[in-house]
Amino acid sequence: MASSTAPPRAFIQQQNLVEQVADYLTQAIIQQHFLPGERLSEVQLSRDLGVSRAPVREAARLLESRGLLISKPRRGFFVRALNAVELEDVFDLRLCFERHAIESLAARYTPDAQRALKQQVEVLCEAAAGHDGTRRIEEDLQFHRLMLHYAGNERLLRAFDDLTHELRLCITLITKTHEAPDTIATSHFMLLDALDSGSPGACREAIDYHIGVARDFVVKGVGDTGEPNDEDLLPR
Amino acid sequence: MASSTAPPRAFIQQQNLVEQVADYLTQAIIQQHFLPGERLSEVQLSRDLGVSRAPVREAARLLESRGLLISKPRRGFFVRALNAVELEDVFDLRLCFERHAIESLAARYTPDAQRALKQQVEVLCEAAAGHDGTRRIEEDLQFHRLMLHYAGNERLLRAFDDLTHELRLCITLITKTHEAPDTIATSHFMLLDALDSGSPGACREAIDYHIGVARDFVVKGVGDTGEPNDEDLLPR
DNA sequence: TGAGGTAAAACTGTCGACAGTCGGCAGTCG
DNA sequence: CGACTGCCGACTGTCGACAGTTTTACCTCA
Repeated sequence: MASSTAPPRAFIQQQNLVEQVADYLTQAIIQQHFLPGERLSEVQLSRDLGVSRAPVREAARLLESRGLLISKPRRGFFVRALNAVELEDVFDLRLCFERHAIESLAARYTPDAQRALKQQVEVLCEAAAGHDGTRRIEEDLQFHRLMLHYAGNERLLRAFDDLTHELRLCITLITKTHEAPDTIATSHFMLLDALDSGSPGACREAIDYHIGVARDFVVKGVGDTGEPNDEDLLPR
Repeated sequence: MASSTAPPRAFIQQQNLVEQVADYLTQAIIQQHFLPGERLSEVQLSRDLGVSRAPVREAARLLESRGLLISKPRRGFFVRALNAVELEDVFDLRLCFERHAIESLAARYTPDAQRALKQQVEVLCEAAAGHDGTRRIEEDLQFHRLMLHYAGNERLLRAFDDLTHELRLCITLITKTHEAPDTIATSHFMLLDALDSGSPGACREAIDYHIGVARDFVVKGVGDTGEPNDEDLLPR
């Protein structure tokens, strides 16, 4: 196999309109430009974005599969509104994922993974010191994403990514609560310590505590603000 | 409210074309009408089904989100081909789900759930005695679906349903292997016994054994037939 | 003033069509 | 004889349009 010239595959491939619209919608929803429960008009969106309705529809279906939108037949797409129960389920599933991941990771904890996770915690601490709440959340999620990555199950990582999309639905609730930078650092270093110890029990205890704290923060936020909590459940 | 003529709403509501096409494609893929790796032509599908390309495209995107198809830009949709590693990941994730579910279920095991699960095992045993391999698989999956249902996390159940769609990709591998009806019955009664005992440790042990057996069956099947195992990974 | 019914407006579901792009094939050159 | 290049067909990505349905606004009547 001749290596010859190995052009670094400059994949400057133009994104699909569908992906562009999906990205736009995702950001707009996360930044609360569209409020939970709000209806999205296909025609208005296509007018605003200067595209036809086909890419908008396909992008909306993509976001529906990610749990950011729900579609009602003949009614259109609505921004997903998580009630308290659904939010509990999301955190319970996150606990499910991360318990499994940290256990797998502990059994195959390479210096590479250790280095990457430690570095990400430092990045996170730096972000926590600043005032950009959104960036703090993203760096936090990135740490957990790294954990799942090094756990070695690509399918698990994909499921986790889907779940975080839903988590971002109530991201404003989290960004509002200003957790102390010390607390964040400690909470994550505990995970690293547990991984270093290699003890499954310690890992599970650490991740249970970690997710529990995060859940309490968000659930408390929902309770304070009074969640949308509409009656309509998932269509399927 | 004039009842007057009652006949309207005879046939509930006609499914969307998108859903119909999605169901058709799902069945066609599961029944190996379309082989793994095969390319699906939008125009040909729309001709065959007598619909336009828009519903076909949206249905294909739906199946892509379920892991049954993968799309390559400017190339179209291809039937997902699971290689050995991806299959291992699927079973590992299934173990992740079911460990969590059985633990939750053990903590809230109602007579209602007990009755439903026991009845489903009987249905499964009946199916196992027959020669319809597909039905046996479906009843088996239905048992596990019930377990997750009574575990009380709707979001977890949805994630599991997504996963089973991928599992059905290699359903022929499972239907080929004729597990003895006794083995199937024993394997499931072990789960019921563990739940009855209420011990988390027993539950975990039982589910680990159960999923391990299923995985070995499928992985062996892949090894025997020589899986597609192409080089192209997930596009994203 | 409020309730009920009707008509218009807006929207979704679906369709056919056009342009740009990709893969394959033939022709050409070394 | 093998490799490269240009062309051709087929297909995807995207668009505008039409039909049926839902929502809304208005108008009438008690």
